[in-house]
Amino acid sequence: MPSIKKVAEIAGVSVGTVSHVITGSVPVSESLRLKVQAAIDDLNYHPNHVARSLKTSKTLTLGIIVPDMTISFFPQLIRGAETAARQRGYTLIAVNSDDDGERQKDLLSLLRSQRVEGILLVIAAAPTPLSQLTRILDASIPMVCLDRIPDRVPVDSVSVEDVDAAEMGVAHLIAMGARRIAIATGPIALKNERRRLQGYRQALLAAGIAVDEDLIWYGNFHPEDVSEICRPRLSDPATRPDAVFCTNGPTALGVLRAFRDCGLKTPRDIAFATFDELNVDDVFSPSITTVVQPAYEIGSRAAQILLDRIEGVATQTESITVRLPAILKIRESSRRPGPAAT
Amino acid sequence: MPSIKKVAEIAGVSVGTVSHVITGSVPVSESLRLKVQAAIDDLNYHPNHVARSLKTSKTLTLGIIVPDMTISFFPQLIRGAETAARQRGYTLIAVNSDDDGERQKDLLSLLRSQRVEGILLVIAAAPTPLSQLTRILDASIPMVCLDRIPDRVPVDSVSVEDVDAAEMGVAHLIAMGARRIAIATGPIALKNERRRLQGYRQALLAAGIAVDEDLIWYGNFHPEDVSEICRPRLSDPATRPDAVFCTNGPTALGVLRAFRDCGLKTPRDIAFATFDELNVDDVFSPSITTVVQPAYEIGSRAAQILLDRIEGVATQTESITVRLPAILKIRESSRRPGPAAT
DNA sequence: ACAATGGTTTGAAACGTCTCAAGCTCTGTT
DNA sequence: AACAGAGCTTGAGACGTTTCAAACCATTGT
Repeated sequence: MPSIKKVAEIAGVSVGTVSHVITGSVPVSESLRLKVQAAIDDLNYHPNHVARSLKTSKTLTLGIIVPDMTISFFPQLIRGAETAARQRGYTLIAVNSDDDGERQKDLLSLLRSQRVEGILLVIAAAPTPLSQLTRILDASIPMVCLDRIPDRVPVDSVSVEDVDAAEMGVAHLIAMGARRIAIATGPIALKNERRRLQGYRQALLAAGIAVDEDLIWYGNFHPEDVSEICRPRLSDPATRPDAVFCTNGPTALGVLRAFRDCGLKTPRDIAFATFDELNVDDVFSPSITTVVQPAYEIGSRAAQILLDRIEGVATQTESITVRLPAILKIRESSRRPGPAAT
Repeated sequence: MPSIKKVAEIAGVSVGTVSHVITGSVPVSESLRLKVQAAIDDLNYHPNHVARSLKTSKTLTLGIIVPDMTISFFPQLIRGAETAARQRGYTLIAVNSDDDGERQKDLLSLLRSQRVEGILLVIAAAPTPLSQLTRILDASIPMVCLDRIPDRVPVDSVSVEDVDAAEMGVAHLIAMGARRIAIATGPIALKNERRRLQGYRQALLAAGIAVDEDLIWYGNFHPEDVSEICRPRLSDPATRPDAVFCTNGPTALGVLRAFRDCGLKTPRDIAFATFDELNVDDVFSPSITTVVQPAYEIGSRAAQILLDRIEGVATQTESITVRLPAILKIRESSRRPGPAAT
């Protein structure tokens, strides 16, 4: 692998001059520039980013930790962040925490060792010790939380307008005629989940429907667990809700499997809507009414805020909070049961 | 950001000793080790991977270029590669080429500058000059191609058993009663696409059905284009095929939209099967029969081969070719139209 | 013709780490 | 009692860049 020294030698100039040609930071005469460029092409030389980073202490690299990039929503998130980063000359390293706090700790450590200049974090669901976050902040490594917002840690964040989004979804179910609407949540320790639950309450309130605490099903991100929780509450036609709303994809998957296990067809027997697109079509045939988060934009905005912090553009000391609106994609699963399906 | 020097100072030892503690490459007395460890914890010190890389000329980093990680199949691919890499101490940088040859060139250059130790590449569909690949190989940077295999370049590769997989899918459609089966392909310049087409021919041949060249629809990865191509061939009930098989996801999306535009319902009016899971449920209600590639395993195997090359475990000079079997997930879109749907 | 000017070019130091060779400190042996 | 050897510890150089200060060179003004 040729070095700048080799290039200098071939071009018959000093190392410094080659560097000036490459970075363009210092003017170089046309004649030398050409000779240097020729040598570069000749050798197929690519500047060593590692050495440059060491010298300048700028890696031009960002890190993003997501629970699992095979789950719909996260790829777009990453893509949005990557595009925003690249536009400003940065590279993004994406890693998966599997929603495991311990693993997240290791990844945070890895990214610090890699000297990323900033971190985008979707907090792992398995209780993350606050210290993990404060350690980063204390080391004054810029960080922005996406999607999931930590309690009690003042950090920049970008997420969906949870309350409104959930309210919109539930209001739609109400509009479609549902009255006994259950909600299945993810880990309630997450602020987002609580806020989405709040949206549910607001929608019921607005419609003058009393909240039945038995219809609030506290779940998690493991579909199997969720199915387990749901089955007994779906089996009895007398007490069964007439609609279920889910606050996230994995939970929704569990609920849909419970539907299947209990022989329920949607929307015929029960209406359904959820946050997030599900990329499983083996479980379920009708298309699913979905509260779609602007994943790409969340990623992109978060990266921009992060870069503003890194480059000192954003100087305010208070944390920045951005909440973006979701949109409701109405599909078959919430259709009014009345007029029979084709 | 504390350096090893700072740690040495606090611990009252030499820089070398700290390095020995960290790397464990040279024995250090218990007493000093404890002092050093205490200093490390104290300072919240994280070894500078950049400096280490420069010195050892090992970045412990791999790069992977995929067309678009928001398209189902690629996230699993990346995940498989990432997991395999991490198990052996490597970090993975994933970037998107958008199937653009020019962009791919830039990304290759970026990864070289980053001094990744090896590259996993899903070749961009837009004709990639062979020189892009040979340049990497000439620089003796280990590289493994995934999913899409280049013509005429001897390079390690891991992909699905295209011919068999396509044959399996088409044979299934035949078994379900289809006789006039069209195939919609991606860019035929890609070897995989040609091989899948070959599988289609084989399946017809085996069933004693003559190949009708008008039923071979040469498409690309842009759903809009594909819809355009399909619509005229779907509009006339007399000449319309009774089934369509697609060789990839984006093409399938285009075909399904054409179905919708022409008012065709599947499987009622036309049967359908495709390579790759589609993560779109707004287009289509019935679940889709799919030839599922072992994406995770492809990524994982490719990473392992790459690492074997990097670490000198794999010494053979001929290129390694791995082909993994696909599995057929039979769902509703290929159901025999006969017995009416529920 | 000379000094000043301004633009190019150069050489060397430094970034943080690893690692080699050399130095140090014991312990055990003769 | 002295020495060999084993086992730790240290110091310095090098990895490939960038960048600062200094040197160089030609031009311009006087």
